[in-house]
Amino acid sequence: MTLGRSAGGVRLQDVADLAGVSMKTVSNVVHDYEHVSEAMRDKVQAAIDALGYRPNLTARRLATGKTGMIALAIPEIDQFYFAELGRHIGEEAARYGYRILVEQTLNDVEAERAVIRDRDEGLVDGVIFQPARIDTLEIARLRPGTPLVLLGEAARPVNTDHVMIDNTRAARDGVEMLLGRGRRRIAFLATVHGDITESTHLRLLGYQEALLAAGVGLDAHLVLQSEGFGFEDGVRAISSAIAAGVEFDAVLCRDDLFAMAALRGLEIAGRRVPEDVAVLGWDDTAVARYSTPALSSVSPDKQALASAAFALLEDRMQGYDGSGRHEIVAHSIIERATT
Amino acid sequence: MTLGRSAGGVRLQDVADLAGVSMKTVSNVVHDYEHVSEAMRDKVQAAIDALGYRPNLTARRLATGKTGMIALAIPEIDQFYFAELGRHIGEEAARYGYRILVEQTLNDVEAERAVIRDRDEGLVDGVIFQPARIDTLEIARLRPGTPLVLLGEAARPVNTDHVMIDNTRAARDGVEMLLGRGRRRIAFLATVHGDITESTHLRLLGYQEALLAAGVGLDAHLVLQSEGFGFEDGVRAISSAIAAGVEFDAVLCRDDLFAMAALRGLEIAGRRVPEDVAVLGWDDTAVARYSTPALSSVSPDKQALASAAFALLEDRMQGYDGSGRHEIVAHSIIERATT
DNA sequence: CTGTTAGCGCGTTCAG
DNA sequence: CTGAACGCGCTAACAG
Repeated sequence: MTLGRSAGGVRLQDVADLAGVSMKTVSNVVHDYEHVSEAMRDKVQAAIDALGYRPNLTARRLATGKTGMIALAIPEIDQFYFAELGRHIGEEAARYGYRILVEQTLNDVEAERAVIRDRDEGLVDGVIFQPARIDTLEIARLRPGTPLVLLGEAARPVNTDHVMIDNTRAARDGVEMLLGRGRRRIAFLATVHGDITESTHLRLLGYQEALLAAGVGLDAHLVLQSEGFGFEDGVRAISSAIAAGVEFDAVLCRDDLFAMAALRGLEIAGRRVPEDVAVLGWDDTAVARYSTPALSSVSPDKQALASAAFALLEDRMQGYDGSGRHEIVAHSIIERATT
Repeated sequence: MTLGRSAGGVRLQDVADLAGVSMKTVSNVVHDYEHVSEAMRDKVQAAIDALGYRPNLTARRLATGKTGMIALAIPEIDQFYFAELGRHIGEEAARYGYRILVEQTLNDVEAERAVIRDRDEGLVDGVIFQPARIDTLEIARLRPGTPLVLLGEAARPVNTDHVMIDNTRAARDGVEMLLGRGRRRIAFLATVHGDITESTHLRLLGYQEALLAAGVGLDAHLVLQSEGFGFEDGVRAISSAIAAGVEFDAVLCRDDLFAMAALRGLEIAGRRVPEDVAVLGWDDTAVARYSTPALSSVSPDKQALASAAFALLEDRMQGYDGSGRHEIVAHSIIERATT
């Protein structure tokens, strides 16, 4: 078995032999080095074509120390938000000439630690990581290795770059929109049992700020509680609130999935959307457009998020080694049929 | 700049020096080689921990010829079906100890050709590829390099492995279910202008077979036409059929997206689902569960698909070099609220 | 049970 | 403008 040979099994040396030149010369034409005579270039190119030579990327990597790959570490690729983020990051990567290695952490602490560990194995040139379980402090404590950019809420300022939207502000904007439409009893769906991330809290905070600023009192009953992150959990949360007699005329949801759950729960309870209850989702994923009625949603600028993350990462890969930067990307409220 | 050194910058040799042993011994403990004395193992492990040694995977690759990565080439990671497939493939990969490199072809011919080309660069040990644009014949013509498994419909038997569901049979099953529920005027949403893949045709074929077998005549007007693959295209297709006075009491959709579009179009037209019209989606993606009413859908066993693909690939990576194998995975009809 | 050594394929000095 | 030689870090024969 010819270990280490790429599929073609053709090496630089083979091309050099056929063309009757040295490896360096072949390398020169492969890399479009300027100072190569026309005749030489043609001869070498002919040999390359004849043999179907493809440079072995692994060898090139070992020699250059650059892998041309960046890791995207996210909880689950099949969650709408992450899938869309993945798409944008992938496109951005293609633009910069990088490939994307997707690591699904599946909300597992060990898998998240492994992501950090991978940085030290020279597997990738950089990593874009949205942590869900491990503390940002733990990340900061680890030996600084390959460039890293964090996505989502950094619990506290850390010594690594990260990009996010202003969750509190976005929640406030969402609630203000709802208030502007005349809604007064706005529920929040939902705080999730065992949620250790910061984002729900930040959103809840913005929700409360907007209500207070508008002189609408807070009602603890309007902050719904969910046992988990799943669709069914969301449905149960809103259904039991309704069953318990909680009255509301709007629901701000922590993500589009819960918004879909709200739609379902309201349908079951015979409430009309948006006549009786307005529903505002979060993330503005594709499902918001496809749902009937089409879902209004708080929309983080995912494209901007992806390009900001990549720009930060690229900067570090180019050698920047300063302290952690903190980037906030824009959001907007997309109104569709549910508000 | 210390090119090629992994982030830690500590090499096998460094560990060996510190522990006062040879590289081979260090290598042995790194690989959990059995015949190493306890004392030696502890001493080496201590050195590894002290230095924070991490093996450089690129170097290992060059030496072994195995990259430990497989490429998943799909059109768009943010399409529900592919995102879910990605998740399963990723889990399967983790089980086998491989990492997944995601290549989005974005339905671009050149990007698809590049996927095939990458095989020859030793970038990955194998590729799982769902082509959307290039002909399977073109794939077959290319030099056989790294193991390849195709997903989806292979237009004709080719000399590479592939796994798919029986589209025709699944469509027949779907229509039979609808017939069993008393529906007689079943529409198909939709044939798409410019679609070069085989799958819609196969599904349409099954649809027709079931209708004929049941003695229900075919009506060309019931085969709807769409200008494109998008949600809006689907809505337009069904809306114009309704506007044109086409009568139907059920719709078999080519994917869940079109099923969502059908729900929207029917809502606009004031038709009730499922009372007036039953809707059957395809792919059974998450959106089917989240939609209200919850969508019935033809459900390919994605888990089985992923594991079959991986098994085939693994087999080839282990050296199998026979002719192309053709695997069919199960499907089922999941009934929810729209039928 | 442990040490030595020759590659893996390419990039890149440094001479010519 | 071209060629020879060494190194990237690790693996796996082959000795010992």
